Amino acid sequence: MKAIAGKALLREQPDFVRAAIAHKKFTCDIDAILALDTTRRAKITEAEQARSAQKAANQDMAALPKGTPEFIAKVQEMKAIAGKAKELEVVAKQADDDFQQAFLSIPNLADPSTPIGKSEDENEVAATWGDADAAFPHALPHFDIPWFESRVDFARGVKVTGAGFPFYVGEMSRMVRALVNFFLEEARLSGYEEVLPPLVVNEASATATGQLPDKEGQMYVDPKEGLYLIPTAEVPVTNFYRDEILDADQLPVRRCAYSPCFRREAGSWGAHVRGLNRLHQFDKVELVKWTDAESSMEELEKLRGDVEQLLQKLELPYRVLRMCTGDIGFPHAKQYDLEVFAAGQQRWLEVSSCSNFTDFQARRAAIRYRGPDGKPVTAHTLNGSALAVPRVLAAILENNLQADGRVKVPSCLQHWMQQEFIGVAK
RNA sequence: GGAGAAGUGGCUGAGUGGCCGAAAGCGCUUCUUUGCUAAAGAAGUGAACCUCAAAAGGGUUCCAUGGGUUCAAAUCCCAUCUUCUCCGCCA
Repeated sequence: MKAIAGKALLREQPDFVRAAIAHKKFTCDIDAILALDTTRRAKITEAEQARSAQKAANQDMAALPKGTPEFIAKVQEMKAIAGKAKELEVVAKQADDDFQQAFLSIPNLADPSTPIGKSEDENEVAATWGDADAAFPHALPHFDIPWFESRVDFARGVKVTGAGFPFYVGEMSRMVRALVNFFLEEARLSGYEEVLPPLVVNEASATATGQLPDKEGQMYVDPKEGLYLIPTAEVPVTNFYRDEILDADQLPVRRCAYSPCFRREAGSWGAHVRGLNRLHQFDKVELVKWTDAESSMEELEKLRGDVEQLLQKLELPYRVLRMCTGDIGFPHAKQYDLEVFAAGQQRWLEVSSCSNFTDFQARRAAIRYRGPDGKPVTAHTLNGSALAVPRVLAAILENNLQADGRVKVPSCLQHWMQQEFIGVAK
């Protein structure tokens, strides 16, 4: 079923595409796009024939001695031919642009292994780890811990920048750094090569990974330079190989990257997003993979396993959701969300999303590899958070709160923290 | 930020209006030959799109990007981007 993709799939199996899209939460008019494709092809053929005729006439032209009567007569004739060809080319270009733009509005199709469903209520729990029902006798919502605001200073963040840009102070700043180090080191040991990406990207990059044209409202923009603050390291890291053809034997490529992430999250502020639950700027380590067209689903499972390892070492109870067709994103074919249990808030907090985009991003980004016959084949891209710092930190604070009011530092972070507890004893 | 120079295929590098998708060399692939990984010879070797049931074949486009001049542009003009040199500034 996956043998054909992109334009060919649309042309040859429009009903299949239509049905597949109906399961996702996006709509697009397949018939209109097919009509644009038909027009586009007809116009291109017309224009190419005109140009071909012009080139043939041009050959004769080139053979004539300049300035002769024949030459001058020929110039007049050629003017008409060239004008006609140019006109047809303008039409063809327009038809092609119209189609390409419409084509970008088609979401990626869900993989058959993605459960069909309309909303988040139909996501499946693929796995759970740890005991969320265990007694956490001392747990509090992290924002209610008495010393919390002295170590994550929201008020000063508001003064200096605005809501959602806290200062992490002292040992909390070190906790962030410890988590980032832990995540990066684990990723390295799992075979991901570390990169430190640019934190701003251009329009082409944001388009390739799917942030544009849809979600520009979610990014901070510098309109003067046409640059965007990255909402995730996925954007610069995936674009690393944009417009390139890779060797098949270098796949899969696995990369990890730490970066701050900037999200405007316009309109989504309120009572449910207190404390570290949702911020405009946060730290995250991202895993990105480029694979061939055959092994991406297998690599997604490995990716998910790599992320699960982190939560297990942190000893945080979590669950893995297999997101249903109605809840996965526009560019996604398959997606797992990993949620940790925050015992103080008695809530599951999403700390990672592991996704297979199949060839969706790679097609936009023109990331390819040489197939067995030497021809370029569109690659597959995947990514997953490993992990988003603030919510992991929130869960650690809540779940590890001790009777004396301090928080126990997970043993896997000891190496970087060099202390067993943080916070102030009662 | 100011002043200059330059951007050609995987790389080096010819090409200043039509015979140039583009010489040559390198690299790569296949074949031939010599008793080893080396050398020599032969052929081949970019991408996108259109056409075609598919393959073959045919066609169009692409010489940083976008416009323009012209019957005709890698070649002329304009803008932008990038790189290099010098100056300024700065971690």
